[in-house]
Amino acid sequence: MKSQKRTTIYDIAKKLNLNASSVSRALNNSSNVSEATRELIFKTAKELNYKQNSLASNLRKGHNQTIGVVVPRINQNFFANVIAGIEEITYQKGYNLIICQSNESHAREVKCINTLTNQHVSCIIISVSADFEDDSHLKNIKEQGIQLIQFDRVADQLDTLKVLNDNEQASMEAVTHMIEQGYQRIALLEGPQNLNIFRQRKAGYLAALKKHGIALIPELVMENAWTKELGAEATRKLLNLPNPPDAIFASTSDFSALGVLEIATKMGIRVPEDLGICGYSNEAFTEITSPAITTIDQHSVQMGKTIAKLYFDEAQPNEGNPSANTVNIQPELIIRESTLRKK
Amino acid sequence: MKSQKRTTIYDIAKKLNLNASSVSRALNNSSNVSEATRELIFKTAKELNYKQNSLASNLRKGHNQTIGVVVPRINQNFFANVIAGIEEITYQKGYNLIICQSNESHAREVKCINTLTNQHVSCIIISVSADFEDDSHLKNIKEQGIQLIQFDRVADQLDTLKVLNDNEQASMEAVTHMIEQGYQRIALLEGPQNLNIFRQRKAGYLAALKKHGIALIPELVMENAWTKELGAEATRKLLNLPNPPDAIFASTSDFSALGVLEIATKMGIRVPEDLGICGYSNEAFTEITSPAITTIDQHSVQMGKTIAKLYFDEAQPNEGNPSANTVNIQPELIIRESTLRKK
DNA sequence: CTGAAAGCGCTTACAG
DNA sequence: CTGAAAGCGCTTACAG
Repeated sequence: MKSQKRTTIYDIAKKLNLNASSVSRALNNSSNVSEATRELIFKTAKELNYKQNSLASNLRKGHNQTIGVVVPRINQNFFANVIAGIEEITYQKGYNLIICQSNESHAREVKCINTLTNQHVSCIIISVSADFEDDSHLKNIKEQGIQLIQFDRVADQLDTLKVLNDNEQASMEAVTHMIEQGYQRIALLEGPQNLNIFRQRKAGYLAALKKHGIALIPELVMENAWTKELGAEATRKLLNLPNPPDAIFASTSDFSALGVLEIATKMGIRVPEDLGICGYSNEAFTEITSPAITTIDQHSVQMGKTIAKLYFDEAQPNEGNPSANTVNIQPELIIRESTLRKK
Repeated sequence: MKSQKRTTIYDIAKKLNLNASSVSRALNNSSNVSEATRELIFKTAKELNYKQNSLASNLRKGHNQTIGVVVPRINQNFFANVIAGIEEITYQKGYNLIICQSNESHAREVKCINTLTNQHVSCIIISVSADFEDDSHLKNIKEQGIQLIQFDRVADQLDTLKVLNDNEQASMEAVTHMIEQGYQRIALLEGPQNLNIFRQRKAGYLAALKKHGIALIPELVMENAWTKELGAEATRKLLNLPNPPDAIFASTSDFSALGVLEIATKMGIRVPEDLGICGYSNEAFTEITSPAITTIDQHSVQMGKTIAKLYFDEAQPNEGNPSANTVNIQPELIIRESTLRKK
């Protein structure tokens, strides 16, 4: 934790009997330096193992080539992939990424935002925590000259750039697919309704039912079933109903879908014959369960790239969209055995 | 990408007819400020929406509460978990994390290191890329006053703090377990031998054979089988040998173990009766394949925490260890059906 | 307890 | 093409 004297442009200047400004110009490849001195300066810089101090440089230039990212968890497939996508682009641009995890806690999210605004990052990219209630911590970010981009889980009311999956469309497709496979009583495992994504997925479910003239059966909608354990618990209740469902749309995640599959298997219920199952996110394991689970791919790496490109003005928000500051990433329904009743 | 005028301590000072130094002292909770002015300053700071400029503060203080992390890929379970663990600790300490991914490319890794040294981070945490050959880019980091901590995949020769899994011990346990289950011809899928971790895993395999007086059969050792596809390919070759193995230790990853399982299933070979399989890493899916796969848990989140604690002097390198700058994280053999031949 | 000044390491108009 | 000076926004000895 100790620090040490490092060579500065003054050290180079002194050694060459030059002024620091010339050294700076040379190292920044400004035009106003003679070839001879430029070479000398580079040579000496190398000799003295000079490294620019970005802190000083950024302070002077009045900007900070750094972007902050706040996610609920780094080690969750979806977020890890989005971050990887963002990094891919920002790296090319010479920008750095500061990563914070809110651990699904709003209080901690507020602190993360504070750290990042203190750092004077040029952009904050955020997906809000599960206990999201209030967007006031995001409100004066822009006034500080910091760009704000929300993705996936967003504060709807806030007028910022947003990159979203079309959750409603994807859910509608998934449920429609199940209806077309002949499932009649499709249950929904829903997530916390304070999060836009879970509201949208529910909306897609309702829209699909409506479109096909199927009445909603309230007892088939299970609240807060967004982990494997909660998914399993909800499933047990559902399958013990006098009139149980013949399919379950685990709109919260593939993990809850896995909970569904495990309970069904345990109870000797055949999938997909007696029970159809659809998850959400296309986690790696959905491909290798037996049967393999139908799910929705969110194109998360691409999503990350789009977010970063948006910042660098290399992607544009949707034109003609009701909310013109939004980019919709089209998710993809991945049909597998767990919903394929008709061969 | 535009920036805007932000309030500084001078704005606060001017408004209160104070000197900037008093404002700075107050905001930093230094003792030498009267309660009255302190309160005034905090109130005004809030009114003017003041945010400290960490760039200036760090430049002046001569340090940077930032730690850089370089990993091959962010969106790989093991690394995502290690990063999550690191972040957990650094967050508590008020440090920021700058994340870079080398994408398994040495050239890009060198660039990442340069960015981080320019940033004057106080510590660099790295796991080297797959095409690691040369550690010269890591050599003069310390001389710049930057702490260097290597983990998992490390440059052996370099005298730095290291946090490692005891790959050799874990592999030896795994192979020993297979031998005790009655497997006689145990094949090894090995990874690139320029990486320490794969050399160690192989060493563990060899040690276990030796300990039990089993001769090494060279044709059962398959090089470079470190993806699902390569694992599958190697398995096909192995199982088509005149004298095929009765077990396969996929020391490279659970993904290659999955490749093994898929080929075995396809060829109608029973696991674990005719073929034992052991993977490495305890990926989530190993629990839900059928049969579930025996594997090794690397305690990756804990590993991340240990790395960060090491930096903050809250963890100590092993005493009495041949290399006293190393912390060994004890991995854990997770025994599941895929190797349980004796019930 | 408060102020005035110097300096962290750079960049950038302004002269010449 | 090169130099001298000012300033980015802070912090911190040094006075008083």
